[in-house]
Amino acid sequence: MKSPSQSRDRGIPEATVARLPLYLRALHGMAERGVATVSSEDLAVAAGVNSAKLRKDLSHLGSYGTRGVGYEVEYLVYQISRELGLTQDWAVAIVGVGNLGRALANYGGFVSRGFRVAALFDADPEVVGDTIAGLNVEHIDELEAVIRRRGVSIVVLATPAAAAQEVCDRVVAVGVTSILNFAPVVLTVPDTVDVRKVDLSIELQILAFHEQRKAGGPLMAVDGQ
Amino acid sequence: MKSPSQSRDRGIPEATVARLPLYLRALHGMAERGVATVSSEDLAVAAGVNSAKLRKDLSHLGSYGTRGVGYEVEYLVYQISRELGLTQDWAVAIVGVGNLGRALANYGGFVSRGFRVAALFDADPEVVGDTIAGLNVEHIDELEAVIRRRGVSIVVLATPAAAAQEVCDRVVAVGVTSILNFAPVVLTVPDTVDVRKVDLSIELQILAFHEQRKAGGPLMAVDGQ
DNA sequence: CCTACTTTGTGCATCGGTTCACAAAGGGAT
DNA sequence: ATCCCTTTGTGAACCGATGCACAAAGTAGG
Repeated sequence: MKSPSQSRDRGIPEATVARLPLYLRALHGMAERGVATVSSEDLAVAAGVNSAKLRKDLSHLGSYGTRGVGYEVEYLVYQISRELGLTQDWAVAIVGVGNLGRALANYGGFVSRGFRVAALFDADPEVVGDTIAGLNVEHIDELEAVIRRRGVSIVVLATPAAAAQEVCDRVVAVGVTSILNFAPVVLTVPDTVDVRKVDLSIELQILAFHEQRKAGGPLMAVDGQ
Repeated sequence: MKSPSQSRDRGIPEATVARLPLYLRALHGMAERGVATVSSEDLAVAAGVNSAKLRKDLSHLGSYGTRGVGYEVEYLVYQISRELGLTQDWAVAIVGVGNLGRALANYGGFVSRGFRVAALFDADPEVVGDTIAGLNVEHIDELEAVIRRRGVSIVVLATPAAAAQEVCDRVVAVGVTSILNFAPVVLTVPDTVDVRKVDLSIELQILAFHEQRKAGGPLMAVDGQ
């Protein structure tokens, strides 16, 4: 028995946080289809998880369901959004407008969730000045000034591996504490800074591992030394 | 198909599998710099993990280190590559050549790890026939035929959300059992099929959650109720 | 050989997360 | 109000992953 009045529990498990966006996406879909309430079972199926897990996850935010009925979709959307901090507007900067940076700048999924791409940077004079997704690409020299001026709080690194650490150091120096890193390097940051990394080739390698097992099966057991 | 008890004896923990590509990347960097042997401590630092964890991970593959010395870089690269199935060549198809698909097709990280982009598909007649990253974009109607003909075993989905499940069903029907999904939907597949998903906006939402906590702290407790 | 030193590989305690299973809580009908 | 049905919220068992700490195994030098 906890007291929800005394603010929320400061310790939401990391695994739960990682699933909240999933629930949110499923709930948005339901809201659009006019669903008013949903049971943990149905929501769990829509989000691709187990219903007990979903209930435990939601219980960390508070007691927002009604026993015998389920959860009110709109209300739950609001609660999860608030918990994730999506009720406020986040200014995001993307550094590096190569293929990936360009794709990210145009990615609709950001805008629809309270994220606003506020700046694009590149070191290549060739692309500086271009307009991508309605935004002017600025020179990397302007990094600090623009980040400060536009209140950027989250930076996406889509630079070549060699440049990532330097850019990282610079944005950390201006006070950015949240970084999404697409460059295939391990970034060194003060532990006040959060770094999440996405490495596309790692995902493929994990798939290859399992694929190999499936294909090889018992046959593969004869390893070639 | 496969008995769970049987595949378990040779089973490498999932968490370990997810880190092997990380070690591999660090080792490649060292090999390039001419490092011949490396201690678990140094490799752990380069990969951004704890050294005990690294040793335990490697111990799942076998006993490839020398006590008092460390690991031979080249040899370890080979062993990890073999375990991950990277000593063979994987034909990958990318479905959907919007911004993201294009970026993926051009992504160097794939090629450098035994992955070969063997086909690109799209439904839009406007882009079918274009050449991207040296490859002809084929019409989605050719999906089954081309996958069979070129021996594609891994499919990357970069389609709009609405199209993902249908494409997924079709590639599964042709026998593909490994899918990397970028579309923001939960795919339904037979459990013989592996799906890994990457949702860029989910990563940002997780960052926003932590950022909010940092920024708000006690102040944020005054919420609208 | 023996001694000193380094680093691996692993047993074990621990921790966080998942799942089960059920009491508690609500709605609706009579 | 009372009974029945549904679904939440959670205690507790379970399971896998982490990290400590050290014995085992190797090198180097006398």
